[in-house]
Amino acid sequence: MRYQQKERRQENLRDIIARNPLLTDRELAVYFGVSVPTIRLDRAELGIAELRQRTRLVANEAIELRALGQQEIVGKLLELKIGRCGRSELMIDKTMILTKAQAARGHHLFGQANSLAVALIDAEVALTGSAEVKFLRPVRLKERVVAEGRVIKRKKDKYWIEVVSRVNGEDVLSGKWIMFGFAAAAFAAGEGE
Amino acid sequence: MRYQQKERRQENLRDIIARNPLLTDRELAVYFGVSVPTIRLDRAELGIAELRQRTRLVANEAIELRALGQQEIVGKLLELKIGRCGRSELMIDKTMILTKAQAARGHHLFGQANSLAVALIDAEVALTGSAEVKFLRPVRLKERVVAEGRVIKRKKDKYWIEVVSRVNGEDVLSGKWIMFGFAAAAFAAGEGE
DNA sequence: CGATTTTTATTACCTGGTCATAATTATAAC
DNA sequence: GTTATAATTATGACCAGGTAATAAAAATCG
Repeated sequence: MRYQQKERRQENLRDIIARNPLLTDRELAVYFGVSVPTIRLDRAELGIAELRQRTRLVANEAIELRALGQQEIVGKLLELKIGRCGRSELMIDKTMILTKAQAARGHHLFGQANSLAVALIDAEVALTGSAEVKFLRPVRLKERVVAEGRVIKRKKDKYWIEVVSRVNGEDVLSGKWIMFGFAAAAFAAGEGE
Repeated sequence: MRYQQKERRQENLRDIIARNPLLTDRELAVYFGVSVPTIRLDRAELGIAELRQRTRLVANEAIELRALGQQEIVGKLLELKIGRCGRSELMIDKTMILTKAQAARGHHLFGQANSLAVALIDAEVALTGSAEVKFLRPVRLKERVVAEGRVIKRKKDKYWIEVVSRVNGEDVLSGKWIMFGFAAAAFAAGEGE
């Protein structure tokens, strides 16, 4: 009655474990209406590791991701004179590139420059008012982008900032920002949640 | 000789497990120069779960992060006529906001608009040449940003594109892109790695 | 029908624990 | 010194979720 389903079951098994790696053999056995040894056999034939190894692999991934998340996506500050000028660097890693183009996605370069602009503002809360950005050439994997920003003008809460990003001295991005700086208290009035 | 160090050891234990949750009791025992039962006692007194539970917790985190990563950071396409116009939406979640300002980081909005511009290009590889962007008002948690883009002009590989992003019909970002579209083969010439 | 494949059962063993109990230490108190 | 106390270690019985190997049973096909 339920025979010759080996192939189909094994395909499903592969999918299900891929989507949910934290299922025990017993749970899988119940799911497929088959005995635990059958599931073990299937896993063996498919080269799928046991639950605890799978869990560990996923956990390791999490630890890497966590480390990645903590390393600011928008670059590391090299020097900063608040209200004056500053520099930051960004290493282009594989998570930032469009695979086809082998070039960094524009918003990473924008993010670096924008974050530098934020850091330059002498205020608790900085918002991007407007930005005018030119992408001068694509940036590739493993290149080191150094952004250099300067405050050109300031009137009260309004700041004019220029940023140029370079790879090996060659300009890759240039832009002008107009930003607003507030005290956090003044801003917090309009919060949600 | 090695006595009365219980407190210090337990503090260290807490730290070490927090930083590296995937250590077995045996490894910890070796590290502290103490027996495995002592480590178990310490864990019990500190309310720290066993290795496999810790691993599972970290793995669950990873699965959530993975799910987050797959939901494109740069928005979901609503409609697209390649070479003509298109619309995409982006839900602002807690990972996109600057905690102090309660406003979305600029590069997410930029990323959405930029990605839409890329999608509009009728080419295998699209690069941002230059962009001129205005951020008209900050965007907050849980707001739904709809970006609308149009190709205004095209000369060979060069495209002029306009994008306007709105929340509830209100403009929050507007910008003009100049982009270049290539066939992937033509581009792949200058690859690294 | 018999041969073959698939599935199930069974057993011994492994890791990394739990829990409880007992024995051993180290340290300070008298 | 001896003793009370706290900290540490040892021990044994048990558990989940496996590995690995072997045998038995069931389903399918020629």
